[in-house]
Amino acid sequence: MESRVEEKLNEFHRRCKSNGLKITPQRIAVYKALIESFDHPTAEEIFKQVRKEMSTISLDTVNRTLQTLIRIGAAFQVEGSGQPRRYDGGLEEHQHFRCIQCGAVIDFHYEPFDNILVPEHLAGQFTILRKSVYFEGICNQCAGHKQIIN
Amino acid sequence: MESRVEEKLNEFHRRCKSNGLKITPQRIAVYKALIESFDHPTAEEIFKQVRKEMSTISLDTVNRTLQTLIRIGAAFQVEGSGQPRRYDGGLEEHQHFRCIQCGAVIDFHYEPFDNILVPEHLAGQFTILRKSVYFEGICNQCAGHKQIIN
DNA sequence: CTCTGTGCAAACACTTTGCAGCTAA
DNA sequence: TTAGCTGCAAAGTGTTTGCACAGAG
Repeated sequence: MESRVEEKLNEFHRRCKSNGLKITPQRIAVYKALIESFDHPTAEEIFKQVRKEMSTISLDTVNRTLQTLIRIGAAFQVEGSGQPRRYDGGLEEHQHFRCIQCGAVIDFHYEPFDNILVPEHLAGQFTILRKSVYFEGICNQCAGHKQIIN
Repeated sequence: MESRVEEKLNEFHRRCKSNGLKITPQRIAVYKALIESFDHPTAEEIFKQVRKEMSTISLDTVNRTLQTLIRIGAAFQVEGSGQPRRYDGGLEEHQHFRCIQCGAVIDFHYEPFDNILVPEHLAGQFTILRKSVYFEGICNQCAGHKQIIN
């Protein structure tokens, strides 16, 4: 339980080294705050958390560190958050693919995704208004000639 | 093909009336631009589009109109867009539920969702880096206060 | 010692708000 | 006529950038 975090921190240490990044107290603190938070914090929330222990840290550093963590694969960004709002005329049943490079959201439709079942244990906890399958990746325009099939 | 838009506009007309909203040229123009756009435009993109025909419209009106459309159910907001960025330490395989009222993102895990298949026709079009099931709704904390009626 | 990382402040992007005049009903 | 809508401008929130100093390696 406690060792889980230890383990993660060690892995993080290795990951920084292999990416040529320095291990700074700020980076460790931000990473620790992130993996210890039970929900999905904003930069502001992490900033407040870290500042309890390290009163001199700045919000910019938190923002920059989070970007760095994403770049080395130590953190992820929750789907679509932090992008300008995008709208949907609701013409047809469909799902969304978002290009993480240009930000475009492109529809696709795959019938089996139209009726996703809500797991029973969630039905009691939340009022679910919308269920969707959401893919992220690189669109062909951005990919240029490179084509990677996953 | 052309009548599809006509039909939608009529329905929109009805929907405005039944919600006690006035039918203004701006509203029609914004709605039309939205349903005619093939991807998922931002307010700015709709603004540019509408301005070609109606040079006096303001970006605020577009923003406000889009909110109105959402309120009466004539448009939707693409999952999670327009929220401050949220981060994820990537500890375990999981899916996300987002409360549209307080913005919290809460994890849940339902094994059948762990390995969603990418439909074949997409594999050629995009490089898919992330596949997820995403639910939106009202969390229990927020449910106490208000209830959204559609 | 060197060069990356940090803190600060200013700039930037997107959205929201207050207000006065305009217009659909 | 009049409540609701629009355009404008200013303010608010979240993120990014430029720079000089500090600290990890």
